[in-house]
Amino acid sequence: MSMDISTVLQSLNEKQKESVISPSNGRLQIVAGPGTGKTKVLISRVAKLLLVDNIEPYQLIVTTFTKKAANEMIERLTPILKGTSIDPTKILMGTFHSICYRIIRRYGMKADLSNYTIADERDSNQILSDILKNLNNEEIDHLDSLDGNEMFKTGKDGKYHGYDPKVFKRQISKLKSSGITYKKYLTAPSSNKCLRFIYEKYQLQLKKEFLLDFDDCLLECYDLISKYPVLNFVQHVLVDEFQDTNEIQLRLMYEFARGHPTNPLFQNNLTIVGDPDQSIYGFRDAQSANFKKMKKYYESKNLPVSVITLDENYRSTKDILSISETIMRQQKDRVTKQLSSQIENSFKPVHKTCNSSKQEARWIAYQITYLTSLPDSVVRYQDISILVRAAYQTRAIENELVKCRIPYFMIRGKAFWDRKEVVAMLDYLRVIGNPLDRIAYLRTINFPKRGIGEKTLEDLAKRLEAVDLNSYNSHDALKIIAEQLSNKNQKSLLSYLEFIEDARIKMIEVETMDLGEERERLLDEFFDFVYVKSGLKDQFKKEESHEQNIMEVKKQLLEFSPRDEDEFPVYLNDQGQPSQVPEMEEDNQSFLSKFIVSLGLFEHSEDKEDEQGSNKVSLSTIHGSKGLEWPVVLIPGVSEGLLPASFAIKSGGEEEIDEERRCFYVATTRAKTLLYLTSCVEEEKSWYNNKPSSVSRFISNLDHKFTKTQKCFSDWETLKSFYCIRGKAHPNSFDLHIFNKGYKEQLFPFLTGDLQRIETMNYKPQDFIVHNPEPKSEFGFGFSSSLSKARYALSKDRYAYDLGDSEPATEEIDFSEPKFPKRAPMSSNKAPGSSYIKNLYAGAAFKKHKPSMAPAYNPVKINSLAPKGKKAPAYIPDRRKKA
DNA sequence: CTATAGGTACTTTTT
DNA sequence: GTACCTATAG
Repeated sequence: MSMDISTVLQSLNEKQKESVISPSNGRLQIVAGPGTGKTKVLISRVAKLLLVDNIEPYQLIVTTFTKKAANEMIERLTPILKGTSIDPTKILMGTFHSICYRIIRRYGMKADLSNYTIADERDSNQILSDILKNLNNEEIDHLDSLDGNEMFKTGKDGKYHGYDPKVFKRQISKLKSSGITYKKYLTAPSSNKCLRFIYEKYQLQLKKEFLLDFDDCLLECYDLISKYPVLNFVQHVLVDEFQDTNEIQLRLMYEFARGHPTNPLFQNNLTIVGDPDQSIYGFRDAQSANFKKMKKYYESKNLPVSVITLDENYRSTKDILSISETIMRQQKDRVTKQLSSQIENSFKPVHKTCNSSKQEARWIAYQITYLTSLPDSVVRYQDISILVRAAYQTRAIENELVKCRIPYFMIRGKAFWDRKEVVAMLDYLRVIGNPLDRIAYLRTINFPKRGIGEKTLEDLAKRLEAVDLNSYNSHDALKIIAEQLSNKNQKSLLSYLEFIEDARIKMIEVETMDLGEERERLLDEFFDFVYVKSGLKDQFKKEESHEQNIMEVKKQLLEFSPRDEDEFPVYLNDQGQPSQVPEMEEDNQSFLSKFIVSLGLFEHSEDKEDEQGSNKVSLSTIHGSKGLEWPVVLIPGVSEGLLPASFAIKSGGEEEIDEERRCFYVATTRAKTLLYLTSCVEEEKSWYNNKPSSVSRFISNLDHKFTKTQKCFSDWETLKSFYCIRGKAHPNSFDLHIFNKGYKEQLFPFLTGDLQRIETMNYKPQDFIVHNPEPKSEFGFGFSSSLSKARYALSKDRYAYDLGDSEPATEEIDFSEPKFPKRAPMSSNKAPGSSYIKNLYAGAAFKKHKPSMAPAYNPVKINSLAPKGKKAPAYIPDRRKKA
């Protein structure tokens, strides 16, 4: 029995309803502020197009900002479409990048793009670096003589002859985002000659390697579909997060929506959804001006565009909304929009000023522990999120969460795919899956070390470079080249190549099998074969976390099932029938290559344990939190230099500051009920400079809108209203006063591992370790979840716990630097203690396989118990992006 | 020619 | 507190 469309409409307010039922033949802009039911409207609209307008799913294109959003949409459409024969997975849905790549795979031969794969960030950075490195003297002189080369100079000579590959990358990306190909740029009169020179070189090199970078996916696809009507079956296009589209995406959207030439009813039918106030991807060349541009574009063709603004907020309380709106109203020329909260009860947001990021972290951990200790799990870990402006801020936070044994996970912590062991394994899979992949060959030939040195590798690279990949693949070429090497090198290289061939044979075996257990077993076997025979296992087995990460890659590979591109819709001929001669590419890409590409487009499955329901605190950059919401949101670093970021202040531009403001707005509007902000005001000491800082300009005049402590826990009545808003009956025999007192005096110091403090209070650690899982506590109820977790952790190995940086709890809790003896100072980076953070990253953030425990436990143990003189782990990569 | 130890410089957000 | 570069030992 399918859900009737009227059932869907029933749950919508007037504006939402109007958006959903707006005719399919037309152009609609929905301006949806935070919490106004944007996703719901989008999904209902898709349902309406399918059910009422009888548009076939494959005739719809829906672009989302992330893969996750696409998945969510299918998930929510499925029950609505149940009982009908409509299959929502047939919708052309995904990010612009993935949709474009699919089109290129299917119709690539039309633009001579067969066999192309994606160059990930590392590939394109390497190509650009190599170009600069390999410039000959003549070329260097040429570049140095050009006007406008200053912006690309680093100021120092060096490998890249004084030029910065990153700046070139950024500028090239900028050109591509506005739809300017290198050919166009070559002839553009105002172009920067220096950029022009490198842009061309870069593009030719990509072509030589059969690679498309991220921007090329869009650019080439645009080129393809504007020349050939391969999408003329499309009847309606929906674009989510429209404020984050750039110029090329806007033009792609026009092309997507062009429709069939002989049926005007199916032309230029569009629904876009977005919110200019939440435009935070300007650095990626997103332009919220696209709202106006789109209007102008169609109205100039006499095609009206209607606009509906949703302004009833169902997410946040009045106070949170009021703060957010106040922040946004500071922005000049903001298109005013008045959001109104639909929620009655409200608590003032908290603002705390701290002296260091460590204190901020400590304060945050305290708040979390307090909230999750309230009776009846009125706040669970999964209800809480910590949002930061810059990814590196999570370090201090993670450190503290780990100490307090608060389970957490990183949203879109893509760092996993950047780790050395993971990347190495993927490079092997690339080589095996694609004999053309010169870059991956060169990266794996001497990793792990096979005695082929830098000079030899360089030589190999040069010789390979000279090979035309159209006639020889890299593998055969290397075989020939090997003959000319010295005896030792030749032996190494040939045995490496032999290994690749063996692996390839195993892979072919897997690919020819039908799906099933046997295939999975073979694939598993194949993976282990590659891991062992490549020598990677010897390299990584020493470190447990490395091995675990490799196993995670294996898990992802085993779970991976490629999209069946044979089902990609066939375009229509002039009679409106499916084209009889489908000039489509055969799907000849290997299983492994498909897997690698899917990772490049961020289409890998999210870890189930990290999904909702796993009861962990979310830790995310503000950018990563877009579209999500939590009952409790904590935002550290609301200081000058962080929010707004220092680079935005330095730039002096108003638009830069405005983007920071919108960023802050996005962050605060993620909160449903409780919002906590902290600022750092003293010198932020770092290992390379001191940043003086003050409260962010965005809130410096808003003291009256904040409180210093969370007032809803100060008296029984407000606490009751908190329980009410959380949809929980308030607990009966619960003494808030004793709880607060007891919490301050005992629970928190205990949880933070302050054993000394507990002992001075006449408790011994053992007193807390009880065999009865839910003992009666003197506070009238069990501190169930957090206390028993801590207990469990402690009972396992209590002396492994790091006593170093904990602090005394007093009546007035002091979050300043610890007064207890600190860990011995670390004189060299070989001291066992210095790997603390390393272990934290290797262990805590990604140790998904030790679920029941707060993540830090292992790492801490490793440190304290590691035998003296044992080396710190050889390499645990930074979670930061590579240059 | 290769591997390693010891120096120096650097942290914005991401498909 | 990591990535990248350079000097020196193998």
